[in-house]
Order: sequence, then structure tokens, then C-alpha cells
Amino acid sequence: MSLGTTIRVTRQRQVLLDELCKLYTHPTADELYQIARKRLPRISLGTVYRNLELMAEHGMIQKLEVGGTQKRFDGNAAPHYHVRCLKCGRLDDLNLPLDLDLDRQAGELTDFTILRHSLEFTGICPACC
Amino acid sequence: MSLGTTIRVTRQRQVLLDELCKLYTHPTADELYQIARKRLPRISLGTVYRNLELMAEHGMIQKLEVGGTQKRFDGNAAPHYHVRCLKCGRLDDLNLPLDLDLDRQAGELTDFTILRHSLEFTGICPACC
DNA sequence: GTGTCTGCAAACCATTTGCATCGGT
DNA sequence: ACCGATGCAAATGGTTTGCAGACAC
Repeated sequence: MSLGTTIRVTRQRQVLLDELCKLYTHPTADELYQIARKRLPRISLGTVYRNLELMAEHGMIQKLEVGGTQKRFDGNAAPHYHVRCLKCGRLDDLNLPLDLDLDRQAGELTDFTILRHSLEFTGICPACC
Repeated sequence: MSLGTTIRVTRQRQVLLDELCKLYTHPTADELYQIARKRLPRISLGTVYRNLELMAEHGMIQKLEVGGTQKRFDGNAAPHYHVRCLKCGRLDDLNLPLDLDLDRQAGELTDFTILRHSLEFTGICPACC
């Protein structure tokens, strides 16, 4: 975590944020690395991970804590829901309104202080059948 | 996947299922390995992973696709929701009724065929503050 | 000039897998 | 006896980290 220090505007940072915001595919770190390489051939995977982590900490992007082996990233920082295809792993946004009442209901049933929730649907995408 | 073959009743399988069903902590594979070792000192971590995977495929237990670096397992095979502590990672059951209407609503907003959903709350547990 | 950021390579850690042997049926 | 299951150790794959040089400010 580095919330106390200055964030410098580097070329790598600019390109990563720019490319991530252009995509609606919720790419993995490696997918974004492959894309960024076209503009910055010498960028390293380590830099991609460090910057995605940093930008997520600062609320500029979202690190999605969803199913699957790899983490995915979302240029849209506003909380929203997703659908994942069971067969191909494709992850789409879902236009279902955020249900903030869920947090209140959950809070009444537990001793935890509820901060937020994440909701992910699983299904089969049109391309997979 | 091995849904077409016979499942044998081995001592390792019995112990793992028995111990998992006694716990309400949603252990990781390694935590369950440490517990099982007390009864079967020669059991291997590979066997733990293989059996948890197999039992999940057969619907005897649940593999939880939730946040965090390690997968967690639940001896309760019936779908239900969870709360995770942001600080210590503790994962508790949440007594909120399963909302099956969510799948219907989601289905109307996407081309995916919705099969199920997972809902995880994030908060701070009483022990952490 | 100072302190952050980068590329590179090595390290890490959860999980998976190949293989010879064991054991349930 | 057959074939699935096990223990062991090595391999895998995503992610993190240490370090010396580069760059933003």
C-alpha cells in the first residue's frame, strides 16, 4: 500500500490506464500486458502488476475478486455486477442496479460490520451455446 | 473430472469428509491437510486436493469461489451466502435466504443463460474491531 | 537532487501432475 | 485381478519481490 506517497505520471501508467479504460473485457494482468506491449515494447509484467495494484488502491480502477484462477481488472471504478461464462470464462457487465439494501439486511444477521458485497452470476454465454 | 467412474470409499476420503463437515470455518486445502494429518500422518497434500476436487464435482461439498488467494471448502453442500473479514480473512456463513429471483432478473438483462449466482459480503469481524 | 518507478530475473506459493505402488471392489 | 487412489516429488502458473539503473518532480 502506498497511499501516503506521491503518484508520478509515468508513460507506463498512462498507457495501462488508457488501454484498460478502452476495454470492456475485464482483462487479466497478462492480457493487459500483451496489449500494452504494442505501445511500450519494453514494459515488464512486474510493472503491470504493480500499477494495477496501485491504481486499484487509489480507486482509479477495480480489481475484481471473482471466480477463476486469474484476477481481472475493470476500468470502471463504480461497483457493479458481472456474469461469467462457465465454459469460456468470458466476463460481462450486468446492468442490474446495485442493491445497497443487501448490506443492511446482512448487517442485521451478523456481528460483522458490513462494508460492501460482490455478486457474480454464473451461466453460459451465447457463443458457448 | 471423473463423473463416469466409481468412487471408492478410502480412509483418506472418509477422514477428509468427516473433518470438513465438523468444521464451520470454511478451511483451505492446507488447513484441512493439517487437521487430517492428526488422524492419517502419511496423507499427502496432493490427495487432499484431489479428493476435495472430486467431492465438489459430485456435489458432496462446495468449493467456494470467493475472494482471497486460497480456495476454501464448505462441508455444507447447499448454496448459501458468506461474509468475509477484510482484516483477518475469516469467512462466516450468513443466514440470509437465497434469492432465486436474482437469477431471473439477471437473465432478463443478458444473453447468458444464468445458472446460479454467488454473493459475498465484505466487512470487519467483531474480533478485528 | 531526491525519492519513486522501471526492467529484469529470481523467488514465492497455491495447486496440479507423473509415476510407481497400494488397496478397494 | 482390475483399475482407481495414494504418497512423493517435481512441475506449473499466477503473482510478488530485490536490486541497480532510469526518470518524474
